[in-house]
Amino acid sequence: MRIADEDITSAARIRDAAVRCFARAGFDASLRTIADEAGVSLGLIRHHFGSKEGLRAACDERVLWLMDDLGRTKAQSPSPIDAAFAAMADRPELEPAVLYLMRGLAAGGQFSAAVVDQMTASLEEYLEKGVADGSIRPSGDNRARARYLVLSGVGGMLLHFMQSGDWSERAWRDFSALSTRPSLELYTQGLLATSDFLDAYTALSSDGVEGGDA
Amino acid sequence: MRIADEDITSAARIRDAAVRCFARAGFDASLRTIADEAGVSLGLIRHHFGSKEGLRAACDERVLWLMDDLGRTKAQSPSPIDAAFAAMADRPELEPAVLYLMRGLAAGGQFSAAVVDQMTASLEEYLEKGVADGSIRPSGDNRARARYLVLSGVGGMLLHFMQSGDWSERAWRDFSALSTRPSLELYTQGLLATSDFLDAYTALSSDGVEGGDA
DNA sequence: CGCGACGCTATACAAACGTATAGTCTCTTA
DNA sequence: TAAGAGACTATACGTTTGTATAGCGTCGCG
Repeated sequence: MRIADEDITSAARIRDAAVRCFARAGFDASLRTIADEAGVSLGLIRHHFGSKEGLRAACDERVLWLMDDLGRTKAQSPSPIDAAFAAMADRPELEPAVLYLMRGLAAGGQFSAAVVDQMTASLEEYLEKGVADGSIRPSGDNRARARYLVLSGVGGMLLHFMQSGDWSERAWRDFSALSTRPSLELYTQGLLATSDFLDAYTALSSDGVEGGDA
Repeated sequence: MRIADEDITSAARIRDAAVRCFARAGFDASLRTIADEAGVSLGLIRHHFGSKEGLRAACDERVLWLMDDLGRTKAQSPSPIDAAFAAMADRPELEPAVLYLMRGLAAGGQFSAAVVDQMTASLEEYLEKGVADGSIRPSGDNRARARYLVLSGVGGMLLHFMQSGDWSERAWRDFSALSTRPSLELYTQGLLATSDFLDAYTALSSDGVEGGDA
């Protein structure tokens, strides 16, 4: 059959099948399931990837590459996750990768930290620009703010996924519908009518090294 | 030894040991580990609880009861999770229960949904009172706002736990230190300098059934 | 005393999993 | 053509898991 059956190498077929399985069932998906999905034997996975961990690493790399590519193609967004899901409308073949990304975030560890770090850096830059042109309010610590916003946004979405048990585009759509208005409200007008709490916290902090605002 | 060795029944010892083990290692903790922790045989767990699921249900009930009790004792807070962690300073014996709560939230499913629902209801009431006395800004949909805030807050904390891999009070303290200032900033002054996005979204929504604010 | 109920243990069972090994087939290369 | 490397499969190993069963000891009650 040479390289005529599927156009891509078996290792790539296995990797793509693994991404699909992990996206669908989480990282508890068995190697046998993946082997079936890829249409190969169990041993071939080991032959190419050494271990489940090795396969997982290959999947991580692949998904990060796809997301990176997607990030380069599409316009920047304050929320890369939302951008990724939105991109699925045009390119449905990306669905497993995006869902895998969510699984990876939920699983914690190095992969999750890397993704969050990257998203934080991206958002920090976005916010910085916004502050410069006056569309975003300044912050006492822009990096901490970016990290907090990423953690909250992604974490909230993950919690929604885990609760619904529905790891699909539908879950993302549901979450978007539920959270867009409240988040816009919060981002626009805040929550507290006075700055008493913030003032108290700022005063309580050791010294006034960070300037106040508004 | 009658009932002198530990003062509580074996079933309760098993349940408490299970809460500790689940809190420490997640719900993948094996029944044998729990049996060892409780100082009983594997069979006794089955004898009392029927199955792992049964044990899990007993733990759920126990933890919810403890949290309920804690909620009744301590003053109400906009963030029951923070209140629970804060209470651990006085009552360290609650630590496994609080950590179990986090594990349960992260695991999703019915337990997670129930906890989030209860927290949402609690926060909604809190916000409503705040709106009434003018300390909280009004919202077009107070219930949706409460749910969004709970999902984001809890989700963000969970993501931090999962990333650090540290399911302990320390992780909570770290997260608090990192998120208090940004959240206060966001709650006080918002993020966007203008209401353009919110206005556009409101206009885009089918009709003006929900009144504007501020 | 006799006997059943209950708390409790020890052991076994079957399934699922990741991993390891031996071997087959098919190209490539000298 | 012969040899070797690499893709690929079939099968087995050892561990861990939840679950099931058989039995032991003790207490309370008729």
